[in-house]
Amino acid sequence: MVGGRRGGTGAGPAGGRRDSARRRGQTRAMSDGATPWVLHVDLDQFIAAVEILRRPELAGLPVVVGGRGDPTERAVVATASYEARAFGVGSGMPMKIAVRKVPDAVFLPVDAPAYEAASEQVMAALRDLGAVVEVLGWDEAFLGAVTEDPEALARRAQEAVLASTELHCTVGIGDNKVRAKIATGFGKPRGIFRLTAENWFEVMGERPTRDLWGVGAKISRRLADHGIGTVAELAAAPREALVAEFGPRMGVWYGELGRGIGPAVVDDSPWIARGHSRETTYQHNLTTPAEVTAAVRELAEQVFEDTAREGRPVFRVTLKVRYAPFVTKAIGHKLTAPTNERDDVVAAAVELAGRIEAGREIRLLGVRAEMVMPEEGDTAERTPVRGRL
DNA sequence: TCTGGGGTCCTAGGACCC
DNA sequence: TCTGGGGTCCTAGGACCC
Repeated sequence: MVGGRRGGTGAGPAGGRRDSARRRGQTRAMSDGATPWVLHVDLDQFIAAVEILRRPELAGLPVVVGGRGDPTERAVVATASYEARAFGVGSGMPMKIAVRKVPDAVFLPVDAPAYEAASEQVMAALRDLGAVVEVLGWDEAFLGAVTEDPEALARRAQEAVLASTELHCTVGIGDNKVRAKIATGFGKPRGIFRLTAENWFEVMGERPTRDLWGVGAKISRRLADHGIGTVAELAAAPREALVAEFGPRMGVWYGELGRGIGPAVVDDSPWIARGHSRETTYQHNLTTPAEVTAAVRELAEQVFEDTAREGRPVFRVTLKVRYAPFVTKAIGHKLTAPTNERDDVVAAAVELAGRIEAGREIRLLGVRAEMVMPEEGDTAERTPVRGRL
């Protein structure tokens, strides 16, 4: 319902698309001395802001959006307003915890269509600026532009978004995507911040590796086990040590991240989904095989609808099972042949369900279908906006 | 303190082939 | 009866992001 990201720019070295033939955009050679810049535009408390726009009486109140709006249910916070954040509520936090922290908050259900509509307006306003726009999600985009005054462009972006949607945003300016994205955090809210090779170590050097885009809790812990706690220490770490610990791609990538190095090409080509999935966390755990089969069948039918809309055949089906309390397993297989048939997709999922451990409490089921990628040269026009927080 | 839903990419290890 | 080296494909699982 909520979420989804496009591209892997933040989570891997591939930068989302390895399909270099699709890369275009801000690659023109410049002769007049102007420099190519990457701007990262990030809406401030986007979901909460959209809700407050249509209910002005909520302005200034702690607002928490998540799940079906019932803080007693199994769900997490999608976005909290700044007033709620002051009490320690943040994205990803269980709603049950949020309500304990701010019992008086206004709890609202997630309304994805409303955020999608607002997002489209935001992106349209950004495209009107004339820069290359790469959409990252509902509330985020990279802008690529050659200019002598990136701050002026950033201000124009903020003004355009505000004029079109009444929403405020922060802009990070960088000499690549990694630095632009991280810069945004220093500009919040409503500000502008520039992060380049020049001030990278001054700004980031002493900060924990966790502050890097693409380093999460697990990786930062593994780095710490090697005596690498800060960004500067990561930058100085021997490449071989990182490769030995994280593999040839991720190891190299983390080293570059420490130095603030990353892709700088902003790409506005249409997004092509690799697959679709549906998952549900059950308010009461499933126990019997009949319940499980029925649930898998329902999810598989929804996933089939999603892939059928894309028009490309499914070649792999994967089941995700979360056993209580919180252990996740994946079960999957490649189909004997790619298929466009609902019955094939559903049957594959139901067959996989037979491999779920019997007699265990199941709190979540997910079905994912991966689709055959289009041939080179296909023009699969589709909205590049994927759901996300 | 209890942990959603939608995505992407990478790695380890087994199976299989030459 | 003990067992190579290299390659590819596949599944399972991990990590990250919004």
